[in-house]
Amino acid sequence: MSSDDLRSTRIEKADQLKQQGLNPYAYRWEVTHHTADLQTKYADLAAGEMVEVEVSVAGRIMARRVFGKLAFFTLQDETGQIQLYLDKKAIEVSMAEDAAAFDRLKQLTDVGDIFGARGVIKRTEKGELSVYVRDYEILTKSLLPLPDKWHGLTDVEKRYRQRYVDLIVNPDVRDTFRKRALITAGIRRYLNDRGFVEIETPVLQSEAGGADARPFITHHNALEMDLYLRIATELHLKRLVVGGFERVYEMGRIFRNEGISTRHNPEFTSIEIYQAYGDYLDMMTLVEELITLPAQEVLGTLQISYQGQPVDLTPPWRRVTMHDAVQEQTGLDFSQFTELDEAKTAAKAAGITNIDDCGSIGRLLNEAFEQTVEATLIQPTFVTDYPIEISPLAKPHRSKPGLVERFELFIVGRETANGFSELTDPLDQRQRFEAQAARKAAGDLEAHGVDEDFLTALEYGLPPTVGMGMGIDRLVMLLCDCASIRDAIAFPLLKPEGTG
RNA sequence: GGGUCGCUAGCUCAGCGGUAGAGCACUCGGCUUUUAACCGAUUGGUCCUGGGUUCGAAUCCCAGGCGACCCA
Repeated sequence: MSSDDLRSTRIEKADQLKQQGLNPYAYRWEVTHHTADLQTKYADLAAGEMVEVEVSVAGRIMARRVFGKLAFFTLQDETGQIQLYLDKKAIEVSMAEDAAAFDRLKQLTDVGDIFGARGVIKRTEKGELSVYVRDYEILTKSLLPLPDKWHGLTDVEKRYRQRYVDLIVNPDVRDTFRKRALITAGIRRYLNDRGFVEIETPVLQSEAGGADARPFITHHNALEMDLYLRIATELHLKRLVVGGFERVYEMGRIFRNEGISTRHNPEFTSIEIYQAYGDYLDMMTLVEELITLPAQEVLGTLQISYQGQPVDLTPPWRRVTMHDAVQEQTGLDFSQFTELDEAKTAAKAAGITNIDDCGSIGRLLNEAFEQTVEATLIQPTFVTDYPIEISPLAKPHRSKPGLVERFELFIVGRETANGFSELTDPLDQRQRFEAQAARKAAGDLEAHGVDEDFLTALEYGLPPTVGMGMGIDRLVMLLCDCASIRDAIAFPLLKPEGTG
């Protein structure tokens, strides 16, 4: 049967329900139990035993096995599944005023319908825990067939485009988003318990800043001006610290106008945290707890596996400077170099490529780091003390010239968090912004202009502060073993079908 | 941005130059212990789109769309 025929057959069934005086789109159903709770509570019930306790369940019919005078439905709710035992005699006794009650089950229900059932608990002779149904209602008539009950839905494109179908038939997907909610709730609880305040900052901004990324542009009609969607929450959260909030954070959506890949979605969720009177060493410890507490809570262990790779999240995590990490992999000690040409020659000899665009020893060091070190950092590792050129908002290192007090956390070879002692010197910050603006003027689409209001805020005085940003989607990927960021986002961005 | 692969029934897939196929789902009939229920019968197609080659294209060629993976 074609898709249209399948659909019209079901519309016809909905009409027949109406003719029987029933509403195929009901208003409510009193649910007393969820399937997982019943499965747990009656786990020890022996085959053939019945418990005279009335339960009422509701969910989607996932399978039907219909005989002449007996039917078994598999009912799925948010927590799991349970079998419905639908016996003609029992239903005819308890729904005596409704002569069509059993025939309706055979003729007018389909896999996919939302169904409410009341009855008692019985474990069948064959050992399947069931609700022995006394009365029922078809709550929502489904018009479209679900995917093959055995093979399910595997077409990845369809899974993302029609996530609701994916969620119905793939329990792992539901599990990921449930875990995601627990992880974000755990992070918020951890921070709230320690005096951090969550404050929401603007998504629409007249100048996008706080990161190197191209922004989305939108338009405000009444003001007749273009606005940018934020690429970071950093500059506004630091304004709040200037204003007197000593511990502040925001978990929210960020938008970056870049390509789509297994690790990039144009909109994603970040958390940024700012703590006054602390430095980057304090923040590394906080990050360890911020990740391991929810991980332990949600997964029950810190020994996890990502795409087959074992990862041990037990703190404390290794801390290594960028210089030392690069030296370990390449043998090159970048702190010895004083001339760029000398460093380039040595880097080239060590097999580093793409070095022509590196206009300073610091950028070259970063290039060498990305090429030789990043992929090797499988176990959680804080890389510290970054070149000042690639860290325009970070405070100069208190003892190492040319570096800043910054860390990045790497797990399974991926940058997972980024934090630094915040630059609090307004005049230094102005110079860094102006260097950015010069790059922007030279055509760098990821560079940004001078945020005068932010500089004004700094001139009123930002206390010594440490800040940190982390991608929530990537953390969920790690903890839920998702190969693609699309598996950690309920509705990832896809091109519309049939464009062009 | 480059490369490789994929797109055929509602779902999962086969077919790779000669009448468009299977399993499941659906429809009809039978069945009171099934759980991929079973037995029998039937039904179901823009073969991603558009060109081209050919007597003939789902199949070969070109262009495009969407997606997956890898690389940058």
